[in-house]
Amino acid sequence: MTEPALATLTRLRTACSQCNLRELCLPVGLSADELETLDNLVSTRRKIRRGDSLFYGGEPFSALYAVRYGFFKSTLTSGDGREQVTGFYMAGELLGMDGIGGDRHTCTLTALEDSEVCVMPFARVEDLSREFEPLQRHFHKVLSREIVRDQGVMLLLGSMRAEERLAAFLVNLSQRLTARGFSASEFVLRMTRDEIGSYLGMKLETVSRLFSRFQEDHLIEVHQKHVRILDIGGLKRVMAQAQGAA
Amino acid sequence: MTEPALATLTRLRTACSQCNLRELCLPVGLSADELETLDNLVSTRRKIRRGDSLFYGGEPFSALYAVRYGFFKSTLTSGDGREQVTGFYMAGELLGMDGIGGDRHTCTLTALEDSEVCVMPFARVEDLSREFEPLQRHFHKVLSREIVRDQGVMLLLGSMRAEERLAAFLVNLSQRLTARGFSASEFVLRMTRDEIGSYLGMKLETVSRLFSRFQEDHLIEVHQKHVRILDIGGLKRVMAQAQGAA
DNA sequence: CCCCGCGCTTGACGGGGATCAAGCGGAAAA
DNA sequence: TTTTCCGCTTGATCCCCGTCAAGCGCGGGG
Repeated sequence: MTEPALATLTRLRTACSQCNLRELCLPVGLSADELETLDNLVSTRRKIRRGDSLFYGGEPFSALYAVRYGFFKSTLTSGDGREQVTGFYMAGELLGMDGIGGDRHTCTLTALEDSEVCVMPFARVEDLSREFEPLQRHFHKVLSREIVRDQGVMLLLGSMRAEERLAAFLVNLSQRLTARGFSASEFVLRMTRDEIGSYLGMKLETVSRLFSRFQEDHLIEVHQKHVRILDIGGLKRVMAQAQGAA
Repeated sequence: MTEPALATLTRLRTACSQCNLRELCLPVGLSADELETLDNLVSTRRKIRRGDSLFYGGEPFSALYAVRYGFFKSTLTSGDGREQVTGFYMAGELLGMDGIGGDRHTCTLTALEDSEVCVMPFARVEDLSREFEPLQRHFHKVLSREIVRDQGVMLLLGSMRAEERLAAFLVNLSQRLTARGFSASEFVLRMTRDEIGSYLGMKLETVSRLFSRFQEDHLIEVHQKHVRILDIGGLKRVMAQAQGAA
């Protein structure tokens, strides 16, 4: 079966099977053959400039998004205007799953640097999931992992002290960057102290003070947004210092 | 097509279409016809005595569970032995979704009173989801709502003060009990102060003190595990008293 | 029936982190 | 290049809630 040349180009340009993120993104674990089935999962790509939002809380839900490059934060706004950062997302991670349950997005996704996402219309995700068992299985895993991730943050917020939380945050960031081929020990924070603080349930001054203390303790070197991890083992020790362990 | 009488009995006994929770549970929103398709979703039922666990963190994952009656808590244990209550579950709510992503459960589910669950082998859930679009759609919604719920708890833990958190907890409990036909204003807590405190990121003494203060303020009457809500509007006001609202 | 123990309440005190405040410095714009 | 502003750092102080401690009361078992 043939298709117009332009359509072929478009399909190939957005094809999962050609994407260098296929080891991280939705198709992870699928064979090359299976991968081709996904090649019409992505309808288009969309660029979002730093500071702009991919979607806002309250907007109708229609698609999931995979980060191709860039960096996002998700924020939740409570009835009384409080804002909480609920997550940070980088290449290969999936956005928008909060919207499935109520047909509207509950959180706002904002780019912290110029970014690009693959747009996957949700109806298409569900259609393909029904036809193609490996995709269904994998999609369920991705949803479940988001639940587990959120529960991990609950553990962090509910039972750890500020310095433990920040250490855990740095270790997690380092691990995710490593998985993407970046340096595990040196990186540039894309978010402000205020955003880190919101995510970790503390004030920006506390974040700043703790960065300084970690530096004094030779765990990290920090200069504004540049962070170098000097002693990852030390950070892990800080993060596990359950003093009031139940 | 006929089936042995015993099989018919078993099927009917565990049939979603006959269950008085069908308005709350997985089948919500399905028509009577559609419901019958689900009647072989549930393989068996399982009773769990107060204090016993349905599954433990680390155990292999094989099935999802729907609470038929009773009350559960889910707990997460971190590497260093800290324990955090990540949720409370009552009739009609789904358990075990944390296990899908890694083929093992990450949290432990413990009955806080004698309880019964419907066992839904996950392979069967996925098979039926592929054949039956309304189930697929609904199952995705349930997963997504769990994500949204968890993010709500993150907001609570990350940006609210202790009294706001406890008020939010009481309002939420009241609403869920109302949806199940129980009194909105009078109920018996199934969990201890310690468990409430763990869930809300505070110590049991703080929970106790706040209960006492709410009582002084004529918001509730509390006597051990018996709680009567006197002023739900007042509780909602406490919960929204964003003083440090960003 | 009484006793025992667990879970709850309440008080006193201290500390971790919030709040208020001032000044710095780097990045982006002119 | 200079200017400007936002984000970061650091200090001083305060207070919410954790910690430690003591005692109560209900429910279960002997």
